[in-house]
Amino acid sequence: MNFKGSLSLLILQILAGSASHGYNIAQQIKQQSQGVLTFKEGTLYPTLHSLEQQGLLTSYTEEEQGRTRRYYQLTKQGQKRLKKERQEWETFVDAVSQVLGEKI
Amino acid sequence: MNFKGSLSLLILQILAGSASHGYNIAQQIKQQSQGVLTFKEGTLYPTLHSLEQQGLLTSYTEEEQGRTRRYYQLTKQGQKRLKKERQEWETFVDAVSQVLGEKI
DNA sequence: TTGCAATACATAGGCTTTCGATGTATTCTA
DNA sequence: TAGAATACATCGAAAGCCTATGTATTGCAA
Repeated sequence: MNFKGSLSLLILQILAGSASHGYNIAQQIKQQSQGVLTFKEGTLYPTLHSLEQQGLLTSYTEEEQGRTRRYYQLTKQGQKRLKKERQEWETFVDAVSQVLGEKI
Repeated sequence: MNFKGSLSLLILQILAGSASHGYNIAQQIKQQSQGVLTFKEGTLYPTLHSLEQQGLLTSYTEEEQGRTRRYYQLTKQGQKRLKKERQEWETFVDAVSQVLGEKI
């Protein structure tokens, strides 16, 4: 299955912890969700670019162990957006739960 | 926002209660979710056709108050699929919750 | 009595999100 | 020394949903 629209929320949440680079963000999402949420590179990198273009993230590159990493961090706007998306997520889950008959 | 991929689950769940027609299914989803989940006709009807083609629903028409209504009902396969999609939904919600830090 | 909202279905075109495939390049490990 | 892991990127396609539009009937209010 896979319910679409959660990736930006997840990225913002991960980066609320600390700045991180693409590959590591993907790993954190996978690990913290016990392997349930696994986004592909073809999804992740374009989404990061999009979030940066929207002003929700800023980025800088760093050379580490011979590898170039692009680190992303939340902006003020990104923090606001995270709060908003978390609320929308809760609203959505509650709404589906009610239809499914899992009264809250 | 709107997290995509829930409509088939919602339709199957509504029809698990009793057979219903498209317009009424949409109303039930809207009412039971307190107005949060509002799917448009351009989404609903093609999805119903698709679910029927997959063998998850069967349909028949009825004339009522001068209006032609197409009623849909769950098949055995549809019941199975509902059970499966409910489980997938729970798995997905738990996974996102863990990333969001709402330990279960 | 006429026009608009609600009911009831349908389809075409477009947008967003995601995936699959592919490409490049380096480091680590068996 | 080959393959897995790390690290980024882009292109084309599929999936899910929306907007707009079309047809037609019923019910209600101006």
